[in-house]
Amino acid sequence: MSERRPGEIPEATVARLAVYLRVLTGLADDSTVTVSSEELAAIAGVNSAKLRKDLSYLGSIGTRGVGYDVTLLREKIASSLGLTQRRTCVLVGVGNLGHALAGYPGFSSRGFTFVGYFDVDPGRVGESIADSQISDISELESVVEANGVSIGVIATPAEAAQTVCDRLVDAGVTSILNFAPSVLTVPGNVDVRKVDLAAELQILSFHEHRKSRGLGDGLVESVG
Amino acid sequence: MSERRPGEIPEATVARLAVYLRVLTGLADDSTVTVSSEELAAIAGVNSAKLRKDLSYLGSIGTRGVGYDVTLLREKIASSLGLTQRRTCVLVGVGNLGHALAGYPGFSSRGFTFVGYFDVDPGRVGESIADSQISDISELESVVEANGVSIGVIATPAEAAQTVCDRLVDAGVTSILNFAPSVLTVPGNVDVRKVDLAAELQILSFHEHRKSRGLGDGLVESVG
DNA sequence: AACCGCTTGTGAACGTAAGAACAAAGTCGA
DNA sequence: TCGACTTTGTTCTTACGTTCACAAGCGGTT
Ligand SMILES: NC(=O)c1ccc[n+]([C@@H]2O[C@H](COP(=O)([O-])OP(=O)(O)OC[C@H]3O[C@@H](n4cnc5c(N)ncnc54)[C@H](O)[C@@H]3O)[C@@H](O)[C@H]2O)c1
Ligand SMILES: NC(=O)c1ccc[n+]([C@@H]2O[C@H](COP(=O)([O-])OP(=O)(O)OC[C@H]3O[C@@H](n4cnc5c(N)ncnc54)[C@H](O)[C@@H]3O)[C@@H](O)[C@H]2O)c1
Repeated sequence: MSERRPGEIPEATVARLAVYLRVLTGLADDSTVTVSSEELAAIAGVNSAKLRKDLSYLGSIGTRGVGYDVTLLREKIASSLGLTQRRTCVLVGVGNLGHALAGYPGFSSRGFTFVGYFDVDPGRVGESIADSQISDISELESVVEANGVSIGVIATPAEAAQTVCDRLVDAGVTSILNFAPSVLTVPGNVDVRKVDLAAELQILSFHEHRKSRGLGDGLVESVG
Repeated sequence: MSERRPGEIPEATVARLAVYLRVLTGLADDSTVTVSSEELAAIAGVNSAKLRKDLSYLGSIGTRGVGYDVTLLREKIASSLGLTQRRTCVLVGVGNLGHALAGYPGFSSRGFTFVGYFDVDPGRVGESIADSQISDISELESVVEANGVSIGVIATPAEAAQTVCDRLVDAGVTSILNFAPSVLTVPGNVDVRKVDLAAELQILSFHEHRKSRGLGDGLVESVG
């Protein structure tokens, strides 16, 4: 039934490809030449069958009886993720979190170039940040358009997030990473991913709750 | 076939409950008394059938013909997520990102109390942070044990993450939120959630790539 | 007290994802 | 050149998640 067009990679697989890529970079740094699905899966913390299936969407890359060529696999994954070209990004909202993001070298090393940092607070505009400085939000559109920016990162308070998002989208941004705890509405051609840290803690809280309830129901049952 | 024990809430649902809770808090602040699944779903950005099914795992909470009582629903969700008791947390690694996390008031307001901030850098130990100060990592175990800490947040470099994780687990922590780009190995009773920001950008990159390829394949096809 | 309109809760259909298992396809040594 | 051995790529099965569609249930109205 479920024929998948070649080149159509499942969403769950895409998320894992990023992990494999990071692991492979580590292996390449250790001068590892080939790696088996079993080894790679162990390091990446996934099932080896799942890993092989994930990689099979990229074509037949491995060598039976041997494994995968680390360099080749890395290139294949990078190319599937569209990382052969550097992507330009902007960051809007350079507060606590924005400063941490702006100072993080891991984005640049993985192919993302931040061409602008924007804030509405006049007290922050002009401040040096990374190898650049904070611009006034009014310059957002011109920078986005001049650089063909495709990814916008939002780290403003929740109240401002939708407005900022609308401006980014109008200026031509087609992917948004949102750190504000708010649901963004965008046109169909725009992708949004959210990072909701409080929700992460709440999910952990749920499991804590479940674990302690299980203890009460199961182990203390013997009291009756 | 797929009988689900009462009280067994699917993982995907748990993640959304946190979102509903946030939305409901906003509605409660606006003094909204009742809300229909349609309205709530629209605000939360999900399908209304999915929302109703999610809520149905918590029992029969709504009133047919009317909707859900905002206050009651909020309490039900909070209780399902184990948020009736405040949870104690520690943060390990107070660098760029750690500072942002420590200064964020949204965790406390949602029921999470940070009882310790730890770093290995002697230059940072003693520094004031939030309403507390940074402790030396050597004090980790005693603080965790004294406070019955259940959640540990790791914001150290990747190299240190597994070691820190092991120490947290040995001290009794059973949930970990990991910001370092590394795969953590833990015993079966410990839950780990990871936040991988570079991966988020790479996933967006994938979709950018796909969109531009689609443009080439589909719309420019008319050149032939 | 009977009806009507509205909204929930859920069964059934569909789609996506995970995992076990194994045939196919390669390497390497003799 | 052949055979033993290793590991991939894929098929099949089972589990999980989403969406549709509608009967059941409730409040308000006459
Ligand atoms: N700091 C954290 O660890 C953390 C954790 C979880 C979620 N968040 C969320 O991330 C977002 C940012 O958090 P933060 O701690 O950095 O907050 P912050 O208040 O320190 O920073 C917000 C920044 O956005 C700027 N800003 C406000 N409106 C703007 C606009 N319209 N255009 C451009 N800039 C604007 C402000 O001037 C400020 O500099 C918030 O939505 C917060 O809820 C932060
Ligand atoms: N800053 C970001 O925006 C960002 C984005 C994505 C991922 N990350 C990841 O989050 C982690 C932290 O990032 P950062 O930018 O804050 O780095 P950072 O170098 O600024 O901070 C790391 C802190 O951890 C401390 N540390 C090191 N080893 C430790 C140990 N064994 N025990 C306790 N503390 C220790 C260091 O002293 C330092 O203060 C890194 O793994 C990074 O890859 C950060």
